[in-house]
Amino acid sequence: MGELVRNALELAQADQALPPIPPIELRIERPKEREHGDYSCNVALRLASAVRMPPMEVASAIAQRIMRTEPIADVDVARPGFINITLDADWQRNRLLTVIDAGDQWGRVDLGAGHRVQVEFVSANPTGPLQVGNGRGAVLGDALASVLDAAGFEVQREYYVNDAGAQIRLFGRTLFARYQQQFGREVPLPEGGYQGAYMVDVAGQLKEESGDRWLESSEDPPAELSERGLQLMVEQIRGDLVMLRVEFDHWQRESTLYDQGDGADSESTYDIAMSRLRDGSFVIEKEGAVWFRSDALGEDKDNVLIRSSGEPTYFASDVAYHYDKFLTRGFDTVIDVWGADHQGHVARTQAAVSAVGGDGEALEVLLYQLVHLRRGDERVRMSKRTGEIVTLRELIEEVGSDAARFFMLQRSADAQMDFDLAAAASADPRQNPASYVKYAHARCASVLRNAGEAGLAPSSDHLDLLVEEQESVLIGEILRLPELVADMATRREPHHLTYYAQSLAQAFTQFYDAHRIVVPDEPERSGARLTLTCASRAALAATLRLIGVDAPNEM
RNA sequence: CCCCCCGUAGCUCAACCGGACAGAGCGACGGACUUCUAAUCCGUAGGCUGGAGGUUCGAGUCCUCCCGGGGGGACCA
Repeated sequence: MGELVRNALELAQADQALPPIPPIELRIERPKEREHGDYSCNVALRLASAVRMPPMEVASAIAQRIMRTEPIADVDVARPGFINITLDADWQRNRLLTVIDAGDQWGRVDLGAGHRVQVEFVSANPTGPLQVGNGRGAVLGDALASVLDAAGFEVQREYYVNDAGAQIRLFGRTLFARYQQQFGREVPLPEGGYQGAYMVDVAGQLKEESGDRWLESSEDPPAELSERGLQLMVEQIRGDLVMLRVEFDHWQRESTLYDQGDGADSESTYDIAMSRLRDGSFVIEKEGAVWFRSDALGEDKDNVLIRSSGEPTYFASDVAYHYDKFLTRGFDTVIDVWGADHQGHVARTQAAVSAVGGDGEALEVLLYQLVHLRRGDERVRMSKRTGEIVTLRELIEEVGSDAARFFMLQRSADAQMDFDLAAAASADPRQNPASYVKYAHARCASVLRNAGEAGLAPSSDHLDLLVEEQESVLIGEILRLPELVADMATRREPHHLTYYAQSLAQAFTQFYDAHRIVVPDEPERSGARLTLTCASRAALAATLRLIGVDAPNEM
């Protein structure tokens, strides 16, 4: 589409209808008003002052030269200077067959061209169960990955398991104490240890599995106990995420960054990354610690890599980890999905990527804001003390994974959100948009079943009978999914999916409400409308698949 | 003190990286069921887009300042 306008623009210059102008970025939009055509372009308005001509004249000079080939039925110029393009109705109707063919894969585009993208998300410390907020990151990351995949990128979903460092040692020591308590010993929890009851459960599980195996250990904590406890926590986290229909391609353990490898002189990823920083003169020693010279890369202050105790910071691990992502594993783009409370780490991590020899701009960080829970008008305080909802699992148990995903995805990442448990828990489509969309899909399926029983089937022979207002609106909605996918992938904004889903479902429901689809006396019209129903179902299924919500055939 | 995000209908939020008349859902009010699923649809009311300037053909969107809410600014993660 943009190509056509660009050609027309160049042609206009060649014809000397327009003076020579520098290249300009062309943007094609879908106008809000249907009277403005299927696509519109504002290039004439933006060019007008540069070429010193009235916008309307510029617009018509270009519009006249747009090729009236296949999909384009009409080009006209509107008021201030917009060029509006209308697609051929027959061409659009025939596209429905492509949609039906694609099924729930409808919407795929080849924007990514096999570009390798990693989306790393959740990555919560395995020292406790996932919280509600982690759910937002999970849904956001997963939907973004799905969108990128649909847009033709080669996507990997990764969870980074922080299984090294002080927090994990504390986890092990807490677990050891709980374990000993299982045998009736009076052992206090370590200072600042994990208070949660889940630690008691894990300890109980260890006792069941291995008996008193570590009871007399002189290690604190026993390495095996710690490791096994960690495995159990990771399994629990994985289970919570499966409930939310989020599955990862790869679980990357932090500790492997420190593995030396087999060869005598082989180095760990961490060692290599640190040498890279040293070689590039990005480190400085002061106050007994080793610092990353962020100021050399435009940051306002330096950051500690290795504490005076000799222990690497979390940031040092992150440097090694991102070295691994870019330089070892060779991703073209890495998208980290972080909570807004990590916002301060973005610039330094990007600087570190550049410092170890990668491209800092290829690391994108998607920050999402906090989630507040609400039940109707009442605010739900997420605290253990009040016994209210805290964990992701509790949330899913109350509202179900479909509503959880749909609601979490409804807001753009950089807006804080209120999650209304009452609305999400309702199966009533009037309260719950997720149900409304699912219901539309179920209704498509139901209509198609009834048609079969009435001896009617979808047919493409008389698609030209699809002339009603509701029919062309619906066709337009169905056909715009691929562009939406491309747009969401480019902007890293999967939340548009939920709005599209609702307007698509609404367009189908309005069509269904206004016209009978199955009319035995009119097999030709029925055939055409059933084709439209089939395509609607495919588009709904494709959208729900991207959101990660079930598309039921009956409700 | 500095940095980041947000402020849009009574409520929760959209608005395609400057476009055409700022849109949905819920809530409120009023209509439509001899049904292919009324779990739906239609209509009405509701807005100085926090405030003040600026940039330009054109601003919810960009710039400056102010107000308000949230999050950061550690040899914590």
